[in-house]
Amino acid sequence: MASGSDSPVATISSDSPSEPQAKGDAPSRLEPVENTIKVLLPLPLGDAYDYRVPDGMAVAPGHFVVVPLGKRETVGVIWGAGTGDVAPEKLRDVIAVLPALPMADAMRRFIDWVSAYTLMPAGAVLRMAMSVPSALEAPKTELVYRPAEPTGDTALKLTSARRRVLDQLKDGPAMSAAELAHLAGVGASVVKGMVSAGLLAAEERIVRRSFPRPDGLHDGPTLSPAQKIAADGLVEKVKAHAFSATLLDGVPGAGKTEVYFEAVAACIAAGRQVLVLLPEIALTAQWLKRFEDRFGAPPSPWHSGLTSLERRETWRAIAEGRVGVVVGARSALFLPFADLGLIVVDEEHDSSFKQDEGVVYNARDMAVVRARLASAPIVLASATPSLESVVNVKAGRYGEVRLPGRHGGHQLATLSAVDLRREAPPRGRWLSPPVVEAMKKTLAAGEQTLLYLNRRGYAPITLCRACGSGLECPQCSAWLVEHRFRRTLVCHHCGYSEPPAQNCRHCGAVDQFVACGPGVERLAEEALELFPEARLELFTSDSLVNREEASAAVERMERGEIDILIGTQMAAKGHHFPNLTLVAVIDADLGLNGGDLRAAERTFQLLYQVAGRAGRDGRPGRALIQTHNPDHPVMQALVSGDRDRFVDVELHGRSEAGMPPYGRLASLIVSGPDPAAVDNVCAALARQAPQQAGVTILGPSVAPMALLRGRHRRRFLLKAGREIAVQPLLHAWLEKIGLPGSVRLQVDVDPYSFL
DNA sequence: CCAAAATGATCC
DNA sequence: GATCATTTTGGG
Repeated sequence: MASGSDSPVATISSDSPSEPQAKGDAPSRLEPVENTIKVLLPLPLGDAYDYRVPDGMAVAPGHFVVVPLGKRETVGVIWGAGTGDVAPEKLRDVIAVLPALPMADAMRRFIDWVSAYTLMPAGAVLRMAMSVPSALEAPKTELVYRPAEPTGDTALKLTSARRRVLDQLKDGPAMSAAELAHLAGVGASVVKGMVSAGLLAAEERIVRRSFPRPDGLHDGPTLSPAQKIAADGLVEKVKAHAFSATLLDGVPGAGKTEVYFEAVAACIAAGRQVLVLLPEIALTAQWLKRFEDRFGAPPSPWHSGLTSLERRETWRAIAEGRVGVVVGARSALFLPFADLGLIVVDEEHDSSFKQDEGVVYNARDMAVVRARLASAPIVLASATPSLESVVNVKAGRYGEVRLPGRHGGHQLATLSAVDLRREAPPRGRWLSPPVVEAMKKTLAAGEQTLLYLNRRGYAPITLCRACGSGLECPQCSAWLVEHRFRRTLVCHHCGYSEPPAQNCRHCGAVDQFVACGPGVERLAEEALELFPEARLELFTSDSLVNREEASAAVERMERGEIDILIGTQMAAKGHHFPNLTLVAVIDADLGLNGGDLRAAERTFQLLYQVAGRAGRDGRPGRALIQTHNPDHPVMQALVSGDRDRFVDVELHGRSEAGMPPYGRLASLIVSGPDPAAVDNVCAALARQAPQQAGVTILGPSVAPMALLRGRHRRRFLLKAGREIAVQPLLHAWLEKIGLPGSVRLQVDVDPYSFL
């Protein structure tokens, strides 16, 4: 089998994206077949296909080509020489080579790498790198004009209007007819006449949108001595023009952004491209404005809200090197940079870098791989670094730059826990007396409050008073969440919704439903009752549907037009409000239940981040954390501010249990509409499970969401030591398993969450 | 008995 | 992912 020598055996894990193995294109064992090429198609096909190259067609690896596939034509990428293991009569001709810039060598190796690491077909990964098919089509052209070579009688035909037109073109670039007419102040017919008189020569030019150029030499802010040292360190990495990974670690408000902006500036000044990855909801108008203030021009954003025209133009401009800085969510990692000189991953601990559907990958980890393949430095920034990154620093794989304190006299908020066992809110209420008291004072001082609760809707569960059963989603094992605003019951997992029920499905009782527990809508109701004069606003993905609405709300908050902001994660990330001095976390225990390995880490990161919102502009802030477990290590760490101790304790626990980042994990989720068929596949998997020292297979067990979108789910966990590469094991295991069409098997290497 | 609908294999 | 061949199902 030809793939034996060229399929890379991935040896990395999220914590150590080390040597990609596919280096120096290892030659295929089979002789390359004359005039055939291997074409990777953006489809989950398992491997690249061979095609014949017609005589006279020039081809090279990386070129985009149109090839026949069954009845249709598909665009793919030349991946190398043909393998020759396809019967000659099956071979078909390449139809055309597209005029688009070819895919860079480093990008092709990156795709192979991600494919090998995640066990997804390379074509499925390629699809992410070809997310804008229209960008490969021949670009639009326009006719532009320049003065024609003078002939004998041209002088005779010159009127003053015609002369003005020619003046516009003197030493300048060719122009379109409309542009010329406008600048010369003549009618369109004048230009037309000049063309037919032979005074102007037409040529075709590609229409390109121009992109603003952030200026690397633009004056930056004055940095504190600590910031200066940190920034200098990063700038040096950029100038080294080589791979390096650095953790930029500093408390909220320490000025991490200003520091990595210096590295960005150095990279722009060196004429190379920068990619900044942010969690989708942190890519806010505030961030863009900060960037523009620093660099005199905005970066090119890449997110789901772009129009297809914007996508196409941006994609092309990135490939042609006309875009200097791209800021985007995880999908930006697969953009076709011409000359990548720096990657920054901000909020690197954030769970939204992990893609859970389709190609399951962690953009933070894969960004490290991409940086390595591009021989570029990468900076991972966070106030609460992931344990993976902390361990990588300890092991010397990553460098570290620490920012000790807040910049410019900012003070960290005072954090205190409110023990709900001792200071419980009244029945059916969720704001404890100390929180209400603090809100009163804050309002009286004319300052702002954020009530943080990561629960959308009115109430998380609706129960029937008569029989005690809850309203459940028909296709998921999840409660339907009441949204009073929209007057519907919604499943937050599949999007199913139904109108508010009257009769109980179980016992038929009429109008016996009670809302149980708090959601942000219910919290808003309570806050409004307590403070009827306060200007209150909800900040959630339900109330603010698009980017425009969200940034309008942020502006109202900045202008002080809101007294009490009630929000989910959306309110906690990517913003800072100068007049916000009180943050109350309504249910700090929310993420701690359920026994997820990362529950403590994640809760700490989130609450620390939320608390960091308070008091950022010289005003002392307060954060009150309502909890039933004030003695929990997470709460203790938050209140004492001893992040490092918490990290050490957490790491010790992981080490003892052989869990990431000290051990490796992979999860297999088997799902299908028929539970019996799912169980059959699980039984087969269990029979064939790999047996090897240092490898443990757990399962099958019912997956965290036992039923999701009508599919029953079971799960295996593969646990192995750090020194073991799990990909070959998984490969060998899954190869033996046949899947009925209705059953799907999803592999997740380095699963993030596993309840 | 036929035909729509579900399932599976193949595409180079 | 799309298409085509094959099998299943269900209605008369």
